[in-house]
Amino acid sequence: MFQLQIEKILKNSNLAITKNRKKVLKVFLQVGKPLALKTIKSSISNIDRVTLFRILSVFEDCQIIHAIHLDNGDRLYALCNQECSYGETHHTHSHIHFQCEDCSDVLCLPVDTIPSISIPNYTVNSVSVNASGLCSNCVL
Amino acid sequence: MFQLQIEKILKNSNLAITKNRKKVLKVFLQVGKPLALKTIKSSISNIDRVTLFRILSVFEDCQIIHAIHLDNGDRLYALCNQECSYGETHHTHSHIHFQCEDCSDVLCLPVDTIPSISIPNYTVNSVSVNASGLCSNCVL
DNA sequence: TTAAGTGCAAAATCTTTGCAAATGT
DNA sequence: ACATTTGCAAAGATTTTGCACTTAA
Repeated sequence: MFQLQIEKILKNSNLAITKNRKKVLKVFLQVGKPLALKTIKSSISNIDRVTLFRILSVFEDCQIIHAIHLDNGDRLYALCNQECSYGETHHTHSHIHFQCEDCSDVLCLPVDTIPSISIPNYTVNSVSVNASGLCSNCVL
Repeated sequence: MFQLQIEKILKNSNLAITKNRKKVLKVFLQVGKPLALKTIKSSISNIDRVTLFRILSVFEDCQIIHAIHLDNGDRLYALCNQECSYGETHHTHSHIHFQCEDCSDVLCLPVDTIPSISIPNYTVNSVSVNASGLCSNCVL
C-alpha cells in the first residue's frame, strides 16, 4: 500500500528511493496526521536516529514535509499537501494547526480558513494560527 | 529604576526577593519585549545558566512570564501583563505574536485583536496567532 | 535559624558532524 | 562504477538533576 505514491513523491523531488525514506513516508501516509520525531522513530524498526534526522531534514528542504511548532514547544512534522504551495516561487505554511486538548492529536486545517489580521503601521506578510480545543472525535 | 515594580511582582507571587531574580526582571522591564534565553543570559553579568533556567521556570509557573514559541522553533520569554489572565482560574495566552522579518523583534499584541475562528464539529477553546512581516520601525 | 535560592559538576537529552561501509542508479 | 545514503562514534548544544554552600526572611 502507498508504494506508488511514495515513489512518486521521492521522484518528484529527485531523491533516491531508499528503504529508509520509503519507511518514513509510509508512516506519514498511514497515520495521516502530524507526528513527533519520537513517534516516527518508534514506528520504524531499527532506524538510526541520525538517519531519521537527515531524512526529515531533506524532506523539509524538498518541501515534502514541514515542521510544526506548537505553543508548548513540541515539534511535529506533517506531510505537505498542495495547499502548502501556490505559484512556483512561493511556499507558504499559513496553516491552522489545531491540537485537541483531550487526545493531543494535531490537525492541519485547510488554509482558506485563515483569518486575515491587520495591525496599524505594520505590514503583515504571513499569519499562522495555533488553535486548541476538542476535535470532532473528542467533542462527542 | 523599576525597583519598586520588581519587588511588587515578586511579592505578589510570594517569591523571595533575590539579586538574580531582580536582575532578570529588570532586563525584561528595561527591554520591554520578548527575549531569548541567550539574550537574557548575556544581559546579566555572571549569572549561572542553571540558575537562569530555574528562575525562568519559576517565573513561568507563577505566570510572571510566558514562553513564546515562534514558527521557526525559537523560544522567547515575555512578561505577562493583565491581559494574560481573566478571572481567577483562567490564564490564557491568546496572544498575537508578531515577528519582524527585518529586525527580528517580536511583539506581543493586545488580545482583542485576535480573530475568532470556528471549525465545523470542533470546539475551539483558544487561538494563538503568529504573524510576521514588517514592524512599524522597519516598514518606513 | 531555617527554609529557599544559587553555583558547580555531572548526567541526560537532543542535534550535528565526520567518515567508512552499504546501497541506489 | 559512481554518487548518494546509511550507521556508528563522537562532538556540540541544550536542559535537567544532585548536592554543598550561600542568602533571604
